[in-house]
Amino acid sequence: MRLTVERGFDQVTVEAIAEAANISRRTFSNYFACKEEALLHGERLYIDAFVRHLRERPREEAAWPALRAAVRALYLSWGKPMDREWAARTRLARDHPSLLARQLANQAQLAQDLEAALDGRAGPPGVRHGVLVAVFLAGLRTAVVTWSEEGERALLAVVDEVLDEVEAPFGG
Amino acid sequence: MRLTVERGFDQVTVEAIAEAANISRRTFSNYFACKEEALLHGERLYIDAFVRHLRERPREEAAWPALRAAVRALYLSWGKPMDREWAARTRLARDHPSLLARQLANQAQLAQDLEAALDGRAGPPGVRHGVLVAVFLAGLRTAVVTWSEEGERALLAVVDEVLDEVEAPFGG
DNA sequence: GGGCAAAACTGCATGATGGGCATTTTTGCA
DNA sequence: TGCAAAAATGCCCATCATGCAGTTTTGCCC
Repeated sequence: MRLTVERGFDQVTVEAIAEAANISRRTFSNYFACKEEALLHGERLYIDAFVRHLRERPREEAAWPALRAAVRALYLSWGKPMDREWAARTRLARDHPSLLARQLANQAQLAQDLEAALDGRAGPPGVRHGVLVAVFLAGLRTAVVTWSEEGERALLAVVDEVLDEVEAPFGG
Repeated sequence: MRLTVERGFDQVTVEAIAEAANISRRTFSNYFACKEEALLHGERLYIDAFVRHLRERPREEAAWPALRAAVRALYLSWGKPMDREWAARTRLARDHPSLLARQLANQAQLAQDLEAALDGRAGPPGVRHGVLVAVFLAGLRTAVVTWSEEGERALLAVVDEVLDEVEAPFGG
């Protein structure tokens, strides 16, 4: 991430990353299939933590409140503020299609995990959990984009605002 | 597409595709950045046609009905049935992360285009067009997955069924 | 503390890829 | 028919993914 911010995405070779991490280029390939995957590894950590938080919510909590509680718990439990890092990643993904693609693939995986974790919970009538999750993630994306463009308020505040808006037809 | 189905995704080189298409490998690169992009070119055509259909809907039509009409128009106006090709692509994307990533990037682009094309139309109160589009696309994805797994009914029928379900909270 | 098996790491080799640059071929139009 | 623009090609090189074999590190039991 540091190298990418310093030199730009295309000017960073896998070899440079490996060297900066004190590992061989071959070892890099043992862990990541490509540069994109490595750059999004941090995001993957957030994702895993998020799913974990959701799983820890009480079973009787309904789907939508559980999702909202989990995202709040993740944000608050994370040590250092995640805002700056998210902003950098959002900008990078916006400018580099290959990164955006990987990022979206991560989100698709997340959607599946969330849907699985919501199994058994109550939700709004007539709305599949798959669609509920899609709405939730769409809200998150909207929030992050909005926030990264205005860059004034805290990320969590914007997230809450957008999700409040969407909650009307779905929170029930 | 034919080569990929015959030999498998990883066993098809760019060179082979170029040869089969009677062009040089270099010319392939002039049009597509990678194999994935080439394979999803057909999908890109559908996407463009879909946006075009949406743009041609009467201006006073509300957002949700316009989306539904556009997808129906696309399906009906397409010459040969698109079912078989969609099924093949869906399977491929499921098994190959790099393909899935590109496909989702295409969908993200589509989401932006749709949102732009919906500008000025009426929608359900309190729901941003961005979220509406996300719900719509989530419905489409759900339909395609459902359909590709049961593989019995026509694609359009499943799409209609799923969108009917989602329509309750959003169609208004 | 010593030793040993499993896991992690590394080096090497190879086929594939993306893209810059200059050149040739094709196309569209006057 | 001729010519300028666009498309296609050939060549080149830096980078990349990955299989394989050999080396180093780690965890653990005695």
